[in-house]
Amino acid sequence: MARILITSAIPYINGIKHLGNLVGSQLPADLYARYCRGRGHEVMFLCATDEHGTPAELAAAKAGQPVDQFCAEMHAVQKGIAEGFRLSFDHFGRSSSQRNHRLTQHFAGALAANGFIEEVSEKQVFSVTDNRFLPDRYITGTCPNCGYESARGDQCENCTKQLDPTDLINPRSAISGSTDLEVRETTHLYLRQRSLRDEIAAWIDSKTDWPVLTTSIAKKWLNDGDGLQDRGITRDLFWGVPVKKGDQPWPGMEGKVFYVWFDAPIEYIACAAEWADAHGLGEAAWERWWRTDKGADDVRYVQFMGKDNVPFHTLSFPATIMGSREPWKLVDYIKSFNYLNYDGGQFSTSQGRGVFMDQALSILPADYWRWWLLSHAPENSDSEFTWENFQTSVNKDLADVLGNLVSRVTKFAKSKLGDTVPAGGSMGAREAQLMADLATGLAAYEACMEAMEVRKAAAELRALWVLGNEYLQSAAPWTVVKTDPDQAAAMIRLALNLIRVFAVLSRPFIPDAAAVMMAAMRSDDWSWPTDLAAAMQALPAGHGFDVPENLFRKITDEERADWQQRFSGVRA
RNA sequence: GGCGAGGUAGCUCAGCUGGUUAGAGCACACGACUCAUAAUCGUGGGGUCGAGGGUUCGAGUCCCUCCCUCGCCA
Repeated sequence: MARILITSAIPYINGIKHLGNLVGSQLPADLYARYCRGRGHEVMFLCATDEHGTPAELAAAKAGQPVDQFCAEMHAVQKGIAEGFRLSFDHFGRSSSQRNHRLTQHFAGALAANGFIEEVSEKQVFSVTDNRFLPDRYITGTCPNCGYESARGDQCENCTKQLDPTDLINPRSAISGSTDLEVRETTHLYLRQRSLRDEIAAWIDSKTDWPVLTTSIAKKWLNDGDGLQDRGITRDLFWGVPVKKGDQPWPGMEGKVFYVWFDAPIEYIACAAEWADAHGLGEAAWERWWRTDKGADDVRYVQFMGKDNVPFHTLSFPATIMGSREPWKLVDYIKSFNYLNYDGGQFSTSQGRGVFMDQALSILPADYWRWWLLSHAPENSDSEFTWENFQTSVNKDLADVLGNLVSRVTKFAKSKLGDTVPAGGSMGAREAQLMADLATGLAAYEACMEAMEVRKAAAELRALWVLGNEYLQSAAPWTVVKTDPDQAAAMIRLALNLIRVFAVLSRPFIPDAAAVMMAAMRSDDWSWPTDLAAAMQALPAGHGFDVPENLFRKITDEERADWQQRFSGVRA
């Protein structure tokens, strides 16, 4: 039994995420967490909301709420949706927690003590009307290069030229539209990543088993141009973790907060502390997951994220941990994902294009989405969601192959052989062949899950379900029962046991349907079928069972057409 | 522009360090079965592996050039 720490990239607070976000981090992380638990490992699966930064402030202002109240409400909303998707977090924390405040300040203090923090004075645009410094992208004006009138301060979207806010002609605040801007001097802290470059590079080089998507992005940032750059880790904002050096004031940094990208990954750690607090446990309970000097030596730490998050997880956060010179757990494996596109284009939060998590659940139960998303996870390249594909996958894989298998077995058993697992008959060559095929398929499934090969794991699982149908088709108990009821009983006994085993194996992908299958077999034995022969006899003759409602319904052509229409446009 | 990923059957995708007639699921055709959600099982048709060169006894798999798509550029 191993100990496995799993984190999913933490979703930003300012809205409900779409299916592309879900499949890129939280969902595969949940799949892996559930699988590891199923195998009997000790798992700590953490996620949280990422709550700081300008977008949160602006979203709160737009909603007419104080930012802390806005974040609290949105956190509750996201938590509810996560539960709706059956994401089995051990704790769903908040980056705005006091735990994270203290830990972020602690890391900054440690980094400063080790000489990895530099104070840099720089000029930034200040909006008098808004009474705040403006991030580059919140300043708009006319592009000096192409004349585009809505160019952002960091880059012109029209001609793609990278800009400095002071380059803009007629600059104005994107927040208020005010042109009452001035350039002011301000001091910020920089994390001296350049000093840690070689250390990080050596660490990355040692990770030869990581997905190429992960290492290629990391190496690009390490080696491109002038190499890894120092990074500003503070901002002139109101909403965030106040800058402190440990628990001491930081002279000259009054009124400033840490940059969201500095405190967000630290929340992975703080979240474990929040978990301990929520369960009335002491420091040791969470430190054994995170401190290698306090028990985390044997922990395997796996992170899940979309490719856009890779630089922060391979460089910035490790730099924070390494630079602290404290024995915090570094990530062992980073599973990264490409993007899921929507019906010929991108999912778009701003344009409301595609299906959002709350909408998805309002249409169909979580299992339908979980199955499609995981079996089409964008692992090797970007992949695409289409309603036609969704419809055929759900109908074929879930309703026809698995759902119908459960239905045909239980209904036949009940009508021809009684209300309990039937007795009599014996195992023959066909049954032995089935057991051999199941053992082979199970090994393949496990190998894919261990390797976090999500798509392939889904295909292997489906192949196992198919074995059940193949067996029934060739055994044909509906024919045998007419001449040799005992032999038909043996076949059905095997098939009913197969349903329970499938419940165990399928649970990481489709937890709700798995629960229905298990309940129908009147069992609560979720132990992994390491001993397959024994597992296939877990339900003895005479054991009661129920005929469940159909596990999955089919998506009709009318529904598909309706949804296709409904989600193509702009979300209200 | 630089960098990265990718272009394989109608669709979604597998194809590791180069090696027998290029695979899976769906879709399609035919057949079997009738327990089951008009479900299941079997068989089959279908691809000049983006284009063009090259290395090799042999390349989807390595090298070069070009075309196209997508992403990133703090």
